[in-house]
Amino acid sequence: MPANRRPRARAEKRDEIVTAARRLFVDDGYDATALSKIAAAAGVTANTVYWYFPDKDHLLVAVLEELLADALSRYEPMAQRPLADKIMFAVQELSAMRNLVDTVHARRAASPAIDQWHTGFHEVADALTRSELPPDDAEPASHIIAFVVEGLLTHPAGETEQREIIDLLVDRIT
Amino acid sequence: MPANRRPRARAEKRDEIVTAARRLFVDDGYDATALSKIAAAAGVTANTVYWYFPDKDHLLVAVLEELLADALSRYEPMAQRPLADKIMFAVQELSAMRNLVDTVHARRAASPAIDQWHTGFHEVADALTRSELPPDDAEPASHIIAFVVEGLLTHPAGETEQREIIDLLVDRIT
DNA sequence: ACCTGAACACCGTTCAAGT
DNA sequence: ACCTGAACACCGTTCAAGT
Repeated sequence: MPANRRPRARAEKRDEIVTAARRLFVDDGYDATALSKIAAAAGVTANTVYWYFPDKDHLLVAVLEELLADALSRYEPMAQRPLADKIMFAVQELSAMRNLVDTVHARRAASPAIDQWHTGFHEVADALTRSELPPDDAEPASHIIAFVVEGLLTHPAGETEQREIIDLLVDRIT
Repeated sequence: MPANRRPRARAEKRDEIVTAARRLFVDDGYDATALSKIAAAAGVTANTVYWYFPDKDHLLVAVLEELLADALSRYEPMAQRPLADKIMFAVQELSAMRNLVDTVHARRAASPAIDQWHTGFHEVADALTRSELPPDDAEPASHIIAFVVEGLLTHPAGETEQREIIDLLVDRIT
């Protein structure tokens, strides 16, 4: 029996696991989601997950990649809007990751895979803001924007308060 | 035998546990520190800790209170310096909490005690910055400062890069 | 009041065994 | 190649028992 008889089936099963993990991670958070729950939701046993992912952290990375890709795919219409709208959009779009931001930071030291995703994420974020910033301050300014976006994700505020913060930030920083 | 024969001894034992927990939490992080390690460092068994604290989260709160009190006690000489110096000082002083910032955010949903400490912390931080800010923007501006401080704690940068970010922030926001 | 040994329920992960 | 049942080492927490 050949090794790769149904490569399609493997990808599909993997997707089912990622989809289940995504829903549970986003809704309940990483720590509160036991691998056995994810496995049950995907119709397998807990240890089967290890045939598709080396560990729970790599499964989180797969989920983060999906979430980020989804957010970016919806970003295009924003390309022409002012920076404040882009940041507002980013905060709303990334709010699905809200429960996971702290987990990513917390597990960075323990998991090279998560550390790597985190670095890549900030590179993408940096690239998106930097082009809109005065070249002289682009470096520190882009960091400030990233910190505020993360802060707004971690400390959910009302819509108007959020706008106030972003408007002030963009007004002063650009 | 009276119930409170040696109230002093109880406080001392409690302190030993907090001191051990503080060192381990700061050095290794909350998740990586098993209660049994703390207990061993304090010369007791793991379950004995539960006679002094209702759970691991409350022990973390006790540690956070110590760290914050220490930082504030060193803050006085800063009172007359410019805002940028104060923020720089805050980041350096709170860097002992670096490993715990994400834990506090992550466990806020699960632990009312941690949530409460977190709220109090931001009230203190807000009060310290707000007086230095133009009253019109004080609310959003103080949030931006808090977000940048947290961002610098979570994403350690070089000393000069850090200064660049803080200087730009203070220059623009005040 | 204070502390312990033993147990409980749960976790991520490993492994030998099946197909 | 893919999946499982059973086990492992570990965790926070509880509890009956000692002093």
